[in-house]
Amino acid sequence: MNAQSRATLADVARLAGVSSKTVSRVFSDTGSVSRDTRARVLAAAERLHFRPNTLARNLRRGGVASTVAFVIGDLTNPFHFLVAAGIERELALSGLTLVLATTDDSPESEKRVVDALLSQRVRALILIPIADDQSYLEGERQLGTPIVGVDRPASNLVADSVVLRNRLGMAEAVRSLTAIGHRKIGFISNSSAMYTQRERLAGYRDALREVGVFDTAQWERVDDDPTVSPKFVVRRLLDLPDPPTAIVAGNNRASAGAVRALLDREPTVAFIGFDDFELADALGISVVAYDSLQLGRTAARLALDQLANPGAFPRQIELPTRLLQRGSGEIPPPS
Amino acid sequence: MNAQSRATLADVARLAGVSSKTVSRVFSDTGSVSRDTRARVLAAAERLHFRPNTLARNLRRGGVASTVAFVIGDLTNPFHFLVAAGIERELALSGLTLVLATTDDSPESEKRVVDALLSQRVRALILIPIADDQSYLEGERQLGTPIVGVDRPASNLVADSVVLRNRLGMAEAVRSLTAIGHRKIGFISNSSAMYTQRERLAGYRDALREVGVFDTAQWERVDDDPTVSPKFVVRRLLDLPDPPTAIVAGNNRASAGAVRALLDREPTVAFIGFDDFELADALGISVVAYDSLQLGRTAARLALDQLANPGAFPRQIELPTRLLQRGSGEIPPPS
DNA sequence: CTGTTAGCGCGTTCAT
DNA sequence: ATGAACGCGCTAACAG
Repeated sequence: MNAQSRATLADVARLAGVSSKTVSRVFSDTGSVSRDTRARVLAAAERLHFRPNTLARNLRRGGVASTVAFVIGDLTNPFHFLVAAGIERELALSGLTLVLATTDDSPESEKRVVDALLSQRVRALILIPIADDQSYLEGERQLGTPIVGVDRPASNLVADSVVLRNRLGMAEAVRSLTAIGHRKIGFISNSSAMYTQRERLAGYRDALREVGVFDTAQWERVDDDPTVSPKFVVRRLLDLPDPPTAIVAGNNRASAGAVRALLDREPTVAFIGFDDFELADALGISVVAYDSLQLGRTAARLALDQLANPGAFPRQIELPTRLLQRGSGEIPPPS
Repeated sequence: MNAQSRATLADVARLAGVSSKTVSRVFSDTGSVSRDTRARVLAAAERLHFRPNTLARNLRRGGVASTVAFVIGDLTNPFHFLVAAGIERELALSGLTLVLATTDDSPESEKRVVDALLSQRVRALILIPIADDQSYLEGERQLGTPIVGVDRPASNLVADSVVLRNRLGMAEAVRSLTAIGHRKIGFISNSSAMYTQRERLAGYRDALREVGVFDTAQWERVDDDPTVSPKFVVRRLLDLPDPPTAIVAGNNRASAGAVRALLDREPTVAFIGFDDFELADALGISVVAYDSLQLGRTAARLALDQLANPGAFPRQIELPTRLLQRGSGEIPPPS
């Protein structure tokens, strides 16, 4: 009774006294089978613990798996994971499963990881581009595999993408600060997510330029050194002879660091983060929030659409952000 | 040039002027091929954008995919995704990829989701059991598929598992409170994760019993109603005529709720949460912490071990927790 | 409604 | 070092 092997269609067919094709019909719900034989087949299958082999089925049906791949740099980033959750939810509705792979934020491994996934014949590829060139995917795209960039568009590749309205979102946040009188506003960011940080920095500059502030370089701290804690960056900024009266953060890690630095002091410096986080509401921290889950769902939907409608023109979707004022962003500058 | 189809071994063989078996040898790194033919094969493969079909390969090699499944209730729970991250890291080392599926915390869908995964012939199944009976997996286990329960052991099934030292961890936290004089200690929890909450509740009672407190029911708030905010549960607890002087939380959601409630008041009530969270250090919140990533890694390792060593006796692993005192747990009772 | 034949793309077995 | 035949488990295309 131990180490028995798996039952196949043929085994079930033999036991039920029918042909294997009939068993196939029962399990793939295609063609018609009489009530009676169907029952016999199901009984035989039950007895043998038969489970159809999706691998073989997929091979026969065109050589593609019933999976969609999502490639990300780092799974421990909560943002990434919420996106994955969104993708999974949407895929489940279509009977597809999600396969997940990470690149450890290393551009070199991206191609390797993606290649392995494509060898598995995933139906579609969703990725947060980390390498700065995705042209290596052009061949695959022409073969009809939907490719979707999330959070940043793929480079050198015509593909679907879903990104946030980064520039507008940040501009809106900074405008809310200039509206209550702030002019000296710090921008901090520590991330290699070049695209999003560039966009948000641009939005920050947009808003300041609108009120006649052009020399913003002195307030910009775009450290890409992961060993430098954002907390200290903020502290140093506040310890300047002429410190900023408000600070905005470019992403969730910078936000967390800034909050750490600000919790140490009297709340006299205004602050707005990018990306909401647990307890931000309880702490009265204003943020530019967005729906990561939605980002994932949209990405999955784009992939599914492309699958249903091959050759459709790639779409670039921008998802809105919203400014959540909870106090920290409403502190006026000292008069 | 559009809609061309995928190259196969045979295509490459034809172009290179060799047999398909030779191409197979080149790509599976098995058998020997002369330098010269190897080069010709690789050149041909390159030209045709050939990518070996893992589906077909796996089918031939025993009908199992090179994936491991992880089944969880809800991907949006940060605890769950850190576990997933740990699994992925460990699998990647063995060239396996992670497929992820969720059950929406619904016991009924667990079997359905798991069945679909097993049909895909995943090499192993790692799950956070949500249904209260996993005996339906017995057949699969006997066929040699490693099954690993994470965070809670599978029920009615002899399988590997990795769980936390929940009871001890909570007892240690409560002991630190009784040590500084607390006797009236509230326990709050809102979760359907029955197993962990039961264990932690037991640990809480253990510690109180040690100091002669037996009637703890009045301080226990184990709400399983998701519509009741833990924040209000805590508030009501504190508004009792004879309120507790300290509170412990049974999981991360309860912790977050408790922190919300406590941030509103003067910090006179001691608090210790279960599960660390972002900014807990900056806020001075004491917690019972543990390594979710390690939980995942260990689960993956158990699965891989079972794969390498079929029929080995299932192991139950318990991972330690550690009490992080940051202030909130060190507040003494009012004298 | 049911069965037969063939073959998805690859690897195993056995030749040479 | 290389090739021919066969089969993994299943389904498409035809029968009947």
